[in-house]
Amino acid sequence: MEKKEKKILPCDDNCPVKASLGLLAGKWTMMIIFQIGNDVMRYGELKRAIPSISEKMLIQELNMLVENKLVNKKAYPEIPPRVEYRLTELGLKTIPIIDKLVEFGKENLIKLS
Amino acid sequence: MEKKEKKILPCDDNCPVKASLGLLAGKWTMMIIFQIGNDVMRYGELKRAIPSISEKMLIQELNMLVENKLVNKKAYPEIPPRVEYRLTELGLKTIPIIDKLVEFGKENLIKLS
DNA sequence: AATAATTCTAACTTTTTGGTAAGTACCTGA
DNA sequence: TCAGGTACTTACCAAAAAGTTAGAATTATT
Repeated sequence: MEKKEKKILPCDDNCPVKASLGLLAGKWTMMIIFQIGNDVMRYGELKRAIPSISEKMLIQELNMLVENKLVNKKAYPEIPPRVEYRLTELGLKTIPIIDKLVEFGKENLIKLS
Repeated sequence: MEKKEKKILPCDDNCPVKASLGLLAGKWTMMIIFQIGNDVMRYGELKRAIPSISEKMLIQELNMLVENKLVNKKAYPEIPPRVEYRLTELGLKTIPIIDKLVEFGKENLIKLS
């Protein structure tokens, strides 16, 4: 009769949850990824799609996403300027996460009033 | 020849991503859910499983999770105290999210050195 | 000449979040 | 009688995140 042993994988620096959240945890990060989705989105379109975000947070997050290689940025040398954002291959791989988030929210949290 | 119309669903108060993040967005929230998983975990076990969390944050998050009905708490009237946490039905429904988070982290972020 | 459109940038402040350290309660065993 | 184990609680402080406001660049339009 041996003591029941519990297999715990401690959440240290190799914790995949921690690693993913390191990229995605910002207040607006996943909402921006959700909005870009499989499309191309201009800066202004994103702003309208997420009405409550401030301009500062929007570009700050976009820059961070570009730096982390989740989002690709293409600026056209036009006046007025046109800048397009789309998900990179890596960014596209986060979509399943967002999908589950959407599913959970729709089925359990959103009031259908 | 009509202008290409873009169907954007603005992220307002009905945004499912926003709603889900409202419950799950804390720095430690998903890691705690990840650690509880389908098991029962005592307070001390969680502490050991997430070595870098402070006691304050751990109970604070656990209380919040209980309040939001994602986690169930059972305290035994023993000395020394024993308190068990497990996911509620609602909490279990967040596991697919965590799973995708784990998958993304493992496949793209964790260095296998 | 002034205005509008678009994509930012920068300085400053406020709010939120997280960390530290200490303490509480209760019984057991040395 | 005194440390040890367990699950917290509280008060205080620091750091991180986010919000506000203003402005800059460039060209077309009025």
